[in-house]
Amino acid sequence: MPELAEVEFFRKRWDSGLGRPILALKLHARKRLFRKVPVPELLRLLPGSRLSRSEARGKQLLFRFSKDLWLGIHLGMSGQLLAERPDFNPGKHDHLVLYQRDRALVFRDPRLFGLLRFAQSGSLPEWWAKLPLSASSKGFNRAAVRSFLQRHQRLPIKAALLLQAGFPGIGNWMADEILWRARMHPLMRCATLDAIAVTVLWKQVRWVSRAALRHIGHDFSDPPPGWLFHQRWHSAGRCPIHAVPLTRRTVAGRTTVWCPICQIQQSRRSRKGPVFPGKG
DNA sequence: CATCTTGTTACGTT
DNA sequence: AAACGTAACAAGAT
Repeated sequence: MPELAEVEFFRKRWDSGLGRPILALKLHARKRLFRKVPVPELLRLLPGSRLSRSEARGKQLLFRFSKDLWLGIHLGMSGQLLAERPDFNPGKHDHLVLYQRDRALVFRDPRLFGLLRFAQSGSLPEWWAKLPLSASSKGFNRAAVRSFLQRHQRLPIKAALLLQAGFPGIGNWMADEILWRARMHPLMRCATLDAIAVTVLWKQVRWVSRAALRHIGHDFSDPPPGWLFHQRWHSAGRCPIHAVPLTRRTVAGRTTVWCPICQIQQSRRSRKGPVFPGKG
């Protein structure tokens, strides 16, 4: 489930426990989620520490605790964070539970594609410090997009949008939403984007990211009507502008949906017409 | 029962 | 060396 906006929503759920100590914890240590975690240290150090801060970069989460402790969480395909009652009894898919006096902070992941990390360090852990800033952030600038696309000239633009090193936080549905608004065919090679197209793409990445944060990231509500989002899940989906059936095909190994009228394949196309502004 | 999936990574090839 | 395509990971939904 989680892309940047869902990740942000889950981060805020755990923020209900900020400033409060961890009294106890329960975990399923043998699951592959813990393959990068020094489990004995986690069990020894975390109880008694206080949750002090949290941060997201793309789809990655970092929770800081007192005693220089850091917990990193990647939610994978099916992970989520919950705040439950303090007497919460973990189920089969609840792999990590942090108990506080007034709540239990739960990490749940049925499909086990997530990943946990843990470190004790006076500065940011090295596995966090090297992560790029979110596509919604100010640090995500046009020059970075341009050079990233230049390094992936032969890749279809849809595949490039899914690479977290270049577009941190963008996932499958957001990539389709961005390409639809930028009026770009998902199979366009990165090399064929000219300077104007790079700017258009960059702006739509930022706009879709930030708009998704305002809706999904705020209260998990769907984006407003008019988004491709509402059409892409069902086979009868239609372009919100042209009402024509959407094209549906696997690109870069993922289901990809686009409008055969908005998103034309040739690189030489008129840019006179207004690019869909994305307001609303 | 077969096929699908809002994600990443290991691995082999170009 | 870097970029690229594909299989693999696991389990639930359709």
